[in-house]
Amino acid sequence: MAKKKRKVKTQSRAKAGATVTIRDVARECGLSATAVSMVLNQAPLASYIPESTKQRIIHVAEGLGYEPNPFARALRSHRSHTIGVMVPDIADPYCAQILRGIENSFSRSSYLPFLVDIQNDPLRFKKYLNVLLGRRVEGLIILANSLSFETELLNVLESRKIPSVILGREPGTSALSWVATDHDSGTQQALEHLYRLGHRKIAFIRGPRLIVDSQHQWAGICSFAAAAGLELDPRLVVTLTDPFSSYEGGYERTKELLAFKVPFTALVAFDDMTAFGAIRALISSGLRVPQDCSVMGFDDIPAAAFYNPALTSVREHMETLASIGAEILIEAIRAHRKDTATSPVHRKVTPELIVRESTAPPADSRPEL
Amino acid sequence: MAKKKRKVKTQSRAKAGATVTIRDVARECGLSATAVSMVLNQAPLASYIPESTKQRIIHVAEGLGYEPNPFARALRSHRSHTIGVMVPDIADPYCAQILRGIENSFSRSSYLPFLVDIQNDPLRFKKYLNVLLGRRVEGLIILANSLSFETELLNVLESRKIPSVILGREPGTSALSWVATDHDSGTQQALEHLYRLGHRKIAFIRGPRLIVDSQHQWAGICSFAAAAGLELDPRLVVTLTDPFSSYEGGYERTKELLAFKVPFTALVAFDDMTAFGAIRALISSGLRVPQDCSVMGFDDIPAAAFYNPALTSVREHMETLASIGAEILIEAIRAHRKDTATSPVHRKVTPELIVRESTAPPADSRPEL
DNA sequence: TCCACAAACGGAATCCATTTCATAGTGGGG
DNA sequence: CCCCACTATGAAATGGATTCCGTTTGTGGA
Repeated sequence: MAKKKRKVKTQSRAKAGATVTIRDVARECGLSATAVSMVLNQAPLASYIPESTKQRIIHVAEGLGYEPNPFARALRSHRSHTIGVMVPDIADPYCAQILRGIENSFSRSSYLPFLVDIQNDPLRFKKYLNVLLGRRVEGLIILANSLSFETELLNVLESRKIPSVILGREPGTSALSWVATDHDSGTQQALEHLYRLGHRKIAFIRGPRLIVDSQHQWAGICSFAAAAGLELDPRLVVTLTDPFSSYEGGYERTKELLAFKVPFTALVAFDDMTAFGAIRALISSGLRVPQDCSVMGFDDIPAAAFYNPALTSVREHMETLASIGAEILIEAIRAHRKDTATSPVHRKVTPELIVRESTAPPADSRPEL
Repeated sequence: MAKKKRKVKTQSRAKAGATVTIRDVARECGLSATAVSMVLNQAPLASYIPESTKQRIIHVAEGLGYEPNPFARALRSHRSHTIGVMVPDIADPYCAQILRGIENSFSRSSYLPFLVDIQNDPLRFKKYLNVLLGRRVEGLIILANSLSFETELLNVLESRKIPSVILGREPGTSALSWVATDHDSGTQQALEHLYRLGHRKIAFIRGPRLIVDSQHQWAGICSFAAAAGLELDPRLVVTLTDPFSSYEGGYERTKELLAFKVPFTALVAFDDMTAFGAIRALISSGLRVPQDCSVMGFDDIPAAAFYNPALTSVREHMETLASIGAEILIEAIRAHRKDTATSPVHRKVTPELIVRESTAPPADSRPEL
């Protein structure tokens, strides 16, 4: 009789073409939903269920094309299997690489990220933070760049106790976890490269003051200069103002530098876009890169490799950054679920110098050996 | 008495610090969960509820910080308020712009997209399609480029009857909706620009044969040439082979063109990256762009604007593409929920010629007026 | 006075998987 | 022979909102 009933139900299901539930699987197996659930989720109790039964369940589930309803699951288990990823600007190549890293890290686990593009707008940040929390994400990865959401961000995240990681920047005072590039090291490598090529008169385009990075970078420059006995001519140091137009900024500042008539054989730009602008200015003034002036960028955005000339730059290992961040987040989520108190984790990733064509020994000197 | 009870319950809730449910709101209002649900969702039946009551409910809900549990909601209503977006390569600037368009379109509606990066890998496509369907997305936006997931894609999507839109490319035989750039028009505009500048000897780097676009482009070129009486010298036409290294390809092909010694005053590249490669080859052969040879790209990727020289290109309006796609999808989802049969929608968006510095009249002629 | 009908709500089923608690059988040690 | 520790499973509660059917109350018309 049980058999007959099962048959009937199965048929009616099939005819409806409707979704197959865990109960359908259970019925087809002649077992309870409990057993099916436990086996399919490899719950601890499933160890008591004989292998043959397990196989049968799995087989039937596949046969019926059973796909657990994520909402029912989330509702009961309080796990959304979802995380939130916030990026300041999706069009920024800087972001794109990180996203790839995140994707790859989470594709193995069962999490799927909700990606939101803040578009460098603090209002959107606030709005989407609420959207993501409303969607019950289990954790948050926040990609930082120039923006200063600092205080607000810190408060909301900390008070709500959402596991989260900041990527790319150290958020000042915060008690949150973060992973960032070790800009000091990058700067050191860059300067050392130019120094070894024989450059002594080096111009600098500093980043906008608002951006924390640019301060780190400058500190790194100063400390290397002091250690190596390199003299920094203040007339060869200019500063970007607008954080959102580094290409134009690089062009303008370089024109200014040239107008000063203080000679220099190399130029260190705040980032690759600035370097592109600088190269453009140099060339339009009749100078050749790198023969007359070497140019050095930072970030190694994809365009750097195929620029004309190909740009020497310092590569931040975004994907590494991202995977470390992902790991930290997963761990934080785990701890959070077990109600374990955890202290924030901080990591720095060392960048790598990529030498291309925009740097060469200065025309009037031989490189040291 | 009812009053007392309410008070007690409220307190106990508050102490628990737990999530506040619709029943808490109902209790606090002295109403049923039904009423609260209807008002908060602006359900049709809510029209029978007096304005004052509605306001009270809304007020109480806000006061308690009530946030509906999306899983309970989705479970009952069979609506996930979620869509899936698949992009072939998130690092591709082409994609980034579309994403922004999608974001903006959906930020007003209550949908939140799951974004997945296919990384140009058919296996990932299949995998993530299943992941997204497993997450019960209500619709799918698929950004196409070179890949040929054609058959498989078509089958799965059609058979499962998931509302979906293909963006960027017309998927051959399919009965699915799509929105694409009108490449014919773009090609026409580009050629007309060069023709009007006075160019008659024009070289072409065609795209890889596999890519559908490149065929459209070539067809557009031929038809314009025929109409304008422009002669196409077959010795000035080369073809890319590898679809994944257009920069290198552009460089190589251009070197070949130069080696033929057949003179030309302008070069039309398949896309911007190819154009970058071509420019590099021209310059390294001692030619100046645009004085000795004009170069024309397609796509107007962001780098085109700050390349050296800034590249004349044809801009596809990605954001427009995306918002049209989003609209179509939302409509399709609505129809799907009401079980209305709908026929696929197809749209073409006209691109725009962006004249920059890489094109100029040929040295030996005057432009027509 | 009674009824029909609209307005204003409420009860309970439902969605589906997870989880807690319970039960029944079985083999082994004391 | 009894009790315990497993083994193998099931029933029912749970999670939180939605939705299908009502039920109650008030009002105007016959």
